[in-house]
Amino acid sequence: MPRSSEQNKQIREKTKKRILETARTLFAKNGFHGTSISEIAKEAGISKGLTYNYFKSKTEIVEVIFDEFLLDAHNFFEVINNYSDPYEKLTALIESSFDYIEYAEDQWKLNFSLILQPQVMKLARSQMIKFYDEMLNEIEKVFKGVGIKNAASEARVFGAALDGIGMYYMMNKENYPLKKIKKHLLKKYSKEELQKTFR
Amino acid sequence: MPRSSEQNKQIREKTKKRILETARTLFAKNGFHGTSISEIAKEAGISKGLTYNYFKSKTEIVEVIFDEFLLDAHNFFEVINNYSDPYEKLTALIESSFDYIEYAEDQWKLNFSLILQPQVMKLARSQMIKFYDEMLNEIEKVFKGVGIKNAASEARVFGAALDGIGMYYMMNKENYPLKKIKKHLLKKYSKEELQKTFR
Amino acid sequence: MPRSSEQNKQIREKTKKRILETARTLFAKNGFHGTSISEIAKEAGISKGLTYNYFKSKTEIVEVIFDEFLLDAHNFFEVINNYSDPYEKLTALIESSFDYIEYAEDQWKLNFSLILQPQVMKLARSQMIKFYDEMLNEIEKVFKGVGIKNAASEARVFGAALDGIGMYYMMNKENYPLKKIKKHLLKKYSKEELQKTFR
Amino acid sequence: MPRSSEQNKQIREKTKKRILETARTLFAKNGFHGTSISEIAKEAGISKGLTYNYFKSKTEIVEVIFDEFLLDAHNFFEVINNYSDPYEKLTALIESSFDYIEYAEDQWKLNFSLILQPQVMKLARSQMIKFYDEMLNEIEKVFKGVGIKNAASEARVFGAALDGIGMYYMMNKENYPLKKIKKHLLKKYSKEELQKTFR
DNA sequence: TATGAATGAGCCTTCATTCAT
DNA sequence: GATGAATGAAGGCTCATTCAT
Repeated sequence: MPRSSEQNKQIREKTKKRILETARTLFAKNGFHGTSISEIAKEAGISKGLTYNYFKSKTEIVEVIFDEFLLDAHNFFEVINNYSDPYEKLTALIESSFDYIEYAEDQWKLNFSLILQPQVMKLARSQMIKFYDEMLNEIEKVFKGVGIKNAASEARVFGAALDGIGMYYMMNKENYPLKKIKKHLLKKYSKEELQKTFR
Repeated sequence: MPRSSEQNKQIREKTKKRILETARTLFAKNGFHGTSISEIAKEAGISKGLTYNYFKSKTEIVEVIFDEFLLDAHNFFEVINNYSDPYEKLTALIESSFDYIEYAEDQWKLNFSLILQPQVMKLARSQMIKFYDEMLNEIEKVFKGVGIKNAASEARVFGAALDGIGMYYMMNKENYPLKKIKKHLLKKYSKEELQKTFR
Repeated sequence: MPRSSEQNKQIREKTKKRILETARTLFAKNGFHGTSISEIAKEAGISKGLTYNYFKSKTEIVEVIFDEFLLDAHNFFEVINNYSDPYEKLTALIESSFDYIEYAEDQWKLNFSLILQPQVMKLARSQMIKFYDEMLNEIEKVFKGVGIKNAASEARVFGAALDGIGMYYMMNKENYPLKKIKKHLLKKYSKEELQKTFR
Repeated sequence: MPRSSEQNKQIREKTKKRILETARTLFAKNGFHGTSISEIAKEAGISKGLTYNYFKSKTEIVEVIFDEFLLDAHNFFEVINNYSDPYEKLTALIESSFDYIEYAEDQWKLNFSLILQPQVMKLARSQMIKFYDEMLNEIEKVFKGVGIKNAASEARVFGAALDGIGMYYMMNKENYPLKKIKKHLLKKYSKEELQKTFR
């Protein structure tokens, strides 16, 4: 008697998830071209062939991973928009950003690899651009809301800083004072400080 | 008549340089693993075999390229130190940074690839860390010199912003307002503005 | 309530038949090596695994298909032998041959593939040789019966022509004048014509 | 010092030829899908990788082989057209055909495999059709020239017979009376016999 | 110095077959 | 009887590297 379709679904979901997680980590670490399907399969504890029961190509794996990121990104905006107070929005934004650097490190690295090598996944670039545009718009609105001048340029510099921080952190995780910087920014962009500056 | 040893030396240097330049461009574009020696050789107009007359492996090529960058970086510090006035230093620093993004785009991309994938070149990481440490120290000193508070953290955020800007620029060169941002930062960190803020 | 063994038997036979028909078509179209078990199973509307419940290997499938052909071939001889008049036999033979080309195209193609690539199914070759020997003997007898000289060689040429026609037809089904050729041969080898020539 | 370009050319030609010959034999024996590049390389005494220095894909190999056949076919027509006497033409045609079966057995088998599986090489089919059309036209003209009635249909049957003979021969080379059949046909279609029949 | 033929390891992918359910 | 997840060998192809010249 065959497995019930429910059983199969569970097996598939579990295995698929394991492949995706392993792949994300390895792609992040060694890049797309630097990661082999053998490696992914071995690390995920399955046979090489099985990978192709779940994804029709190595490229599809990276695409699915990226799609998952886009979902995440979408959620991020929803979270931010839960706040109506611009000061709270700003705080949430900074917190999310630092959290993402720390807790979704692999995805973060992978995203930047994809930015640097758009050949790997053509669509990633345009979707990434779209994501950053929305992000910067959001920041700009918030900046305007809290009275920061030159909000457009400042938002760009601010966004760049957040990602630059991610980069520095990736370079030297053990020693980078991520918490300290986070605290610094949270204070600098707190209601209290901002009102002091722009009163 | 055989070539004089002087001629040979010149030929060697010219060929070596061409290989390095080609490799840098291709590594930047397609990544280390995404670039083949054949491609480099063909693009450089030489035979595959000859490449191994100049470099003992593909890895060595990237190492030499990185070494050249380090030399460049060294020069950068010298340039900055030509100025004694911290305001001038700061301006020079911003200008250099934006210039580098624009005019050494390939090297810039390659560097970030190496940061994201330290496996490709083990040594790069530590040297990169060292470079950034010096850089951030320099900025910190300058920041202190111009009276910025929390100079250590601010320097880190500032440095991160400069690199983040580079990243955004790479992602969307056609549309990124690099000049505008540059102008914005030059103004924001100009003597006039800084003295206004910190008077 | 479990199925009765009679029901099971019927299911088995139906499924087996569907597998064989699907396989024959696909083998004919894409060759033995060019056809996968997955493809056969999918096309037959069953699971991959079930195929192995009916046949112990891909090779066995082609063997069973070929065995069925041999049965068919045996029937062919019986049909021919229903006629006692050699002229009628000859007509029946030509008609059968053309019918087979047209209505058992897949089997026809498969047979010729097996002739060209005996490695796929070792036994096919000897059985095919046997079949053709009997066929040519039959033709030879008929030719003798209608007074054709050099019956042995003529039979071989005639048999070859019939198969050659099949080949040409397969090459260019839309344009090949199969009906016209059939008519031509039926006339050429009709009692009337043969008696005219050999009177 | 590098090899002279003449030396390289010779090496390339020799190796390429060896690959093509090996491939033709193996394709003929086991079919396109049943032959691996490894096998070809091993049989040709070279490494797998080197094959790709000469052909960019397995498909290209079969295409080049087929192109060589087309050249041969072209030559065939030239040879036939050297004769002006239709009787001589007919004799030459029969002789060439039997020679080809015997001495270009591999190519013969490969051609028929390609006819049976047009998927392998799309172009083969149309070119083969063209070749056979020309061939049958040629035969038809000759048949008309020697006074055979229903020349169009007879030419088709005759051509089919020649290929059918090839098929039979391939099936059972040791026992097939190729020479005898050849002699039979040469006599049957000799000037003497034809004039006897159609006088 | 320079070439490009040659190698062999390794990559992505397919597929016949097995097996737990 | 039936399913489809899983395996492992093999296939097509690429590529860093070597070597004869």
